[in-house]
Amino acid sequence: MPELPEVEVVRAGLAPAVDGARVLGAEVRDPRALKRHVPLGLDGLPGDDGLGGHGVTLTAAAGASRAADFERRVTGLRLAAPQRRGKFLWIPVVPPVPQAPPVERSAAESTPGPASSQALLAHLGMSGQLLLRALDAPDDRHVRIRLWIEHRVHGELRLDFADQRLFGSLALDGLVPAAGGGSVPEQAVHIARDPLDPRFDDAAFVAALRARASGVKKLLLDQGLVSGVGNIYADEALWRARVHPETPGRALGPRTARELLQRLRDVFAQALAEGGTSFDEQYVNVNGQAGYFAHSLNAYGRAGEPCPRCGRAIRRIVIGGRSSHFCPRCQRRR
DNA sequence: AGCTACACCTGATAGC
DNA sequence: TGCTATCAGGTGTAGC
Repeated sequence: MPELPEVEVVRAGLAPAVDGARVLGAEVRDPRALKRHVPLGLDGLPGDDGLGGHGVTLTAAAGASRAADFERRVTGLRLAAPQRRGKFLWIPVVPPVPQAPPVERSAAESTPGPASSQALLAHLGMSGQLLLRALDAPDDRHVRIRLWIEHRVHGELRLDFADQRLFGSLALDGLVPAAGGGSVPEQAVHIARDPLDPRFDDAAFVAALRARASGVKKLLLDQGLVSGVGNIYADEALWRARVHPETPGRALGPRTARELLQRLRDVFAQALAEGGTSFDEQYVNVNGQAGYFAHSLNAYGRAGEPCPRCGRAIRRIVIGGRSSHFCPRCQRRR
């Protein structure tokens, strides 16, 4: 589901309730939703709880200890303002300081404070949701992890991580300095900045695109080149820029490459303004509400329907095992 | 470095 | 009424 606009809607929705809140407790109902969580271990090596990580099934015992580690370490943490890079979302955390001489935090209530070295990391995968709910609200479907938080203004709330397919996860992760400034979770260091990041380097991206032989759709999906782009918005940006998805990066002129980046920003901005793309209940904001951008899709999921620009039937092909939708007239191969 | 194939999952839908 | 196959917004790894 969630690509940059959806994750950004979630981040923005979380911010008021989470910034400055304290975690009162945690319940891990399904440890598979902690796939990215690395328990504190003997040497800090991933998987030193025996099993887990990507593509590896968690045993019951390993799952239970991972869940216990997460519940213990997250409880009591102070949460700061949620951040995002591409599809990765994280909330910097500050450990409870027992009898810390209360540093004047009048205007600084929203900042991580001295130096947050850890974050509560979330990736929504294909079907993850972060939901803010009243304490007595009924359970949503597929709730895998529940946090109880308390905020000075908003009082006590539940922060539920729901995920049908379990490709997403929560984790506690270390924050490290990011190239170019700021900090990112360790698990997101290899993720490029996204096109809405003020520090995104347009010229470097255009050069990188034009240096590759791969088809441009694959390049757009490469989170190490540009982040936040998934299958929907790749197809939509290519349609808007009139570029065939299999055009080699090398075959793009500088003008076309820049145009493509601009169309990507356009589609992200519009989708964000419309609350993201929801096909079913898979993607919803923190209040469980769907977005409207599905009505504005021109190519994605419209195989056989007329191109809104020229009327020719939209085609569907498979690229890298995933559906690609494009207009065979507007988007000519070169 | 780049590619494919596959792993991790649940659930909706289509076809027999 | 099953059963099976296919599909779905993502990412990380192994193996060539």
